[in-house]
Amino acid sequence: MATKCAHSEEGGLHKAALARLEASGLKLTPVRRRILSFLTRSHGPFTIEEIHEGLSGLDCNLVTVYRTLASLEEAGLVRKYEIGDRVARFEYLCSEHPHHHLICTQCKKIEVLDADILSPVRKLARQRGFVSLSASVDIFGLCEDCDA
Amino acid sequence: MATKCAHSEEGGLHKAALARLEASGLKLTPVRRRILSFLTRSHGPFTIEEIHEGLSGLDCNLVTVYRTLASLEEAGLVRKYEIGDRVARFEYLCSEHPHHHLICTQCKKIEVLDADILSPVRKLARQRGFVSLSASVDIFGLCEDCDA
DNA sequence: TTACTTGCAAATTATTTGCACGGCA
DNA sequence: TGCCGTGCAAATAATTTGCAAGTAA
Repeated sequence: MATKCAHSEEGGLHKAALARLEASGLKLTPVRRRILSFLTRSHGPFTIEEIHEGLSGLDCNLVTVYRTLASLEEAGLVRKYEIGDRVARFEYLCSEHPHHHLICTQCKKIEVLDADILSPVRKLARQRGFVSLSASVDIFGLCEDCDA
Repeated sequence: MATKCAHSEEGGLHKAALARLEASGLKLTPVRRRILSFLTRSHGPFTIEEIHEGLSGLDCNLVTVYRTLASLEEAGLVRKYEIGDRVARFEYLCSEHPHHHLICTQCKKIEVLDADILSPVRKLARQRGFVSLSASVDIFGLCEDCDA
């Protein structure tokens, strides 16, 4: 289910993330290191809970995960999604990897769809005066398992 | 800010909505009548709070609005969105009116973008085994006012 | 050192649920 | 009449905040 970023090998992605973190003025703490490592290693949106559990070995308060993700989002390293169940999900932003999401409305599984169909819409948006655009295409439906 | 459905005049849209409501087995109560009237009159996603306030004159409990919207969603007359601020928004579903959303990340204003760029992605999704698809394209950015 | 981070506990906020009453079919 | 819809109060659950202690630069 986890999808790698096709354009960098994992370690490189993590190193780049740390560099971006430092460049944004945030301190390099163990928690941030581990969270970024988790997010760059396993691509795809994860809940706070999942990220927290993914920090194997590192004992870290749940609140800290919330705050860390908020900082990372503000720094532009991470993107927040809400897919309709009131639980926020976060994904590492890798500009070289345009993709969309295929969301099962029943089991909440999220698959990544490698495609970029947004260029025309971005253009329309700019014509309407919108700037600093980031966009998401989310396809909701039932996955094969849940449809059975 | 409110955008009309280009394919029906307002009264007709409301009548069609009532017919759909009845067809789904739900009773025609004053609250549901008014909520559907509000949603078909002013197109675009609204929060529960906004819908509640939009029921001018009709005294109705907030919880009832929650439950009504839940019923309407289940009946397929209404679609629920979450745009990242943990507040659900609802929009009347009019199948003849494919469109997307332009969301200002600062003031949360939502503009409607008449366009349909989803056909190719729907096809990809079906190839992956997803069925009962519904999709949304959301463009996040700063609107002209907030960018100033 | 010094401001930024973190942990813990408590507060907040949107949303949901239980139960009793009232109204549509 | 009988089930569905509604109001009211209380419960949930995710997320946020205050404050004191710890740590990276």
